[in-house]
Amino acid sequence: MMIGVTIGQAAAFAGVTVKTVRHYHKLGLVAEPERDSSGYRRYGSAALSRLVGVRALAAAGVPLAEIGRLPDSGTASFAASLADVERHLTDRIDELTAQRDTLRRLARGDHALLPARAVALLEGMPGLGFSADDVTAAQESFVLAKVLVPEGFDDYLDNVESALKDPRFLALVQRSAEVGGWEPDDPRVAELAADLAGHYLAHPAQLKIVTGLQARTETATRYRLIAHHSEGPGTAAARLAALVEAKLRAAGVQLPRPGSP
Amino acid sequence: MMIGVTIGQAAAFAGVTVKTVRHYHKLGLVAEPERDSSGYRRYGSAALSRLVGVRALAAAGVPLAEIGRLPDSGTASFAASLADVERHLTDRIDELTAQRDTLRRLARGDHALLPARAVALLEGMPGLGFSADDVTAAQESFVLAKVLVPEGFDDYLDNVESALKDPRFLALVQRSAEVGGWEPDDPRVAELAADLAGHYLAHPAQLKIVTGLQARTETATRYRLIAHHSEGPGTAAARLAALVEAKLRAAGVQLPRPGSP
DNA sequence: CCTTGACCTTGACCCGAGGTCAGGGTCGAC
DNA sequence: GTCGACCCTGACCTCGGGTCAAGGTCAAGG
Repeated sequence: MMIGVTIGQAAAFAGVTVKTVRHYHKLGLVAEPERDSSGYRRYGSAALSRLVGVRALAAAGVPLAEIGRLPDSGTASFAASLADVERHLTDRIDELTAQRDTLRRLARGDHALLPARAVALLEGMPGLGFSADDVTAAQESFVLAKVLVPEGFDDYLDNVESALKDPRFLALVQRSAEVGGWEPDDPRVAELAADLAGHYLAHPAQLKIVTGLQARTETATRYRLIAHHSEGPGTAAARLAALVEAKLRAAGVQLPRPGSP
Repeated sequence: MMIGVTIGQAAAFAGVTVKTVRHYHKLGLVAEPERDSSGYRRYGSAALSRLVGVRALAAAGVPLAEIGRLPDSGTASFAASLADVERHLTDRIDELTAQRDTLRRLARGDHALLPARAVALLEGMPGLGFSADDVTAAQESFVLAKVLVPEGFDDYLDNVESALKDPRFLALVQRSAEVGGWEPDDPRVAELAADLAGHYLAHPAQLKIVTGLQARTETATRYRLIAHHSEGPGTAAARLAALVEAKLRAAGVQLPRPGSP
C-alpha cells in the first residue's frame, strides 16, 4: 500500500516544478516528508496543504526567506509582514514604471536624456547646414557639459541660443565645422582662429560660451574634457582650439591651462 | 601632464560606482581606456560619453547583455530593440501588479485564494457552533479539493451548500466535529458512523458530497488525500471514516479502496 | 623621510529563485 | 530484460553588481 503521492505529482498539483519543491525543502519552507522503501519522498495531505500555502505566498511575491520567518497565518504580525512585502512590491512597480518612461524618451530619439531646449538646438542644426556628424559631436558635447557641470548647463544653453541668432557667429561656427577635413598646417586654420578670437573679444556676451562653464568647474580637467572633446591629438581641430585659446589669453581672458589644478 | 580623469571621477560623473565601471569594462560595454604610468585607467571625453550613454540605457532597464548587442543609436533596429525591452518591462510590471493584487487578497484573510462561495461557507461556520480548529480543517480540505480536483470543485461546493441547509445533516456534521477528542474505541464512534451512513443512504443528493469528487478523480490516491485529510492513523476520526465507508460499500456505493489504481 | 588617508589594482565570493547538467537508481509496462 | 519516465544528490549558472582581501600609488602634512 503506497501512501501519499510522489514529488512529481505533488509538484503538478501545486503548479510548480519538482526542482522547486526540493528547493523549498532545502530552505525549510516545507518539511521533508517520509520516504518509501526506495527512498522516494511521499506526500500526504498535510504536506500538500503546506506546499500549496507556500506556493500561494511565493506567487504573491513574498520572498522565500520571508515565508520562512512568517508568523502564523491569521495573526496581526502576519498581516503586517504582508503589508511590508506589499510596500516593497509597490516600490518596485514604481521603479519599473519610471524606467519604462525613461526608455520611451530614449527610444523617441530624445537622445541621451537632454532637456527639451538642447534637443531643439540639435534638431535645428541640419537646417543650418550642419552634417549629421556635426550634430552627433554637438550632442556629445552637450551630454558631457551636462554631466560634468550640471549646475552651469542651463546658462550654457542660454549663451549658445542667443549667440546662434547672430549670423556672423553662425557663419564662424559653420566654417569651424569644416575643420575636420583640413591638415593641421592648413593656412585656413590660423585665419579662422584669428576671426574666432576677434569675434569673441568683440562680443563679450558670446565669450561666455567659453568662459561661462569654466567659471563653474574650477578644475582644468573638466573644462578640457568639454572644450577639447572630439579633437584627436595633432589634428587641425586641436590646433585651431589651441590658437584661439592663446589669442584669448593674450587678450587677458582667464582660461585653465593643461596641468594647472 | 595627466590626461583624462581617474575611474573614481568618471564613475562619479556618470553617477555609478567604481565597481560598476569595471563591470562594464569586463562585459565589453565600455572599451578599456589607456592606462597611465602607474597602471591607473585614464578616461577622456569619448570614454566618458560612452559611459554616460551606457548608464542611461542601463538606468532605463535595458539588460547589460542587450546593451552590448545593441545596434547603433538612431537606426531603426535600435528603436526596435528598445521597443522589445519596453515590452519586456511592461510584462514585468503587469506581473508584479498581479502579484500585488494576490497579496492583498491573501492579507485580507481571503485565505488560500478560495473562491468567494467557499469563503462564505467558512465564515458561516463559527455561527453554527464550529470551533476555529474546525474551520481551519475545513479550509484545508477545500484547498486540497480545489488543487486536486479543480474541475469538480464547483459541484462539490454546490453539494455542501445545499446539504448544510438540512438541519439533520448539520447536526450530524456538528457531532462529527467533536470526534477529535474521543478515543478510537469510544462506543459513540460506531453509533455516529451508523447515523451518518444511514443519512447519506436516505438522502442520495447529499451522498454526492462523498461520491461526487470521486467520480471525477478516478484515482484512489487523490480521493483518499481529500477524504482522509487531517486524520492521524489510529484516531477515532480515522475509525469513524472507515466505518462509514464500509457501511456505504455494503449498501452498494462505489468507493475507491486503498491500493486500488 | 615617513606617515596617513584616500584612491587605485586584481581576484574571489555573495545575493534570489530556482534552471540545467551529470551520473546513477527505481518504477511500471512491454 | 529492456525501455521510457520518473526519482535521487550535488554542483554550477543566471543578473547586476556589493563586499572583502591584499597590495600598489598619490598628495599632503610633520
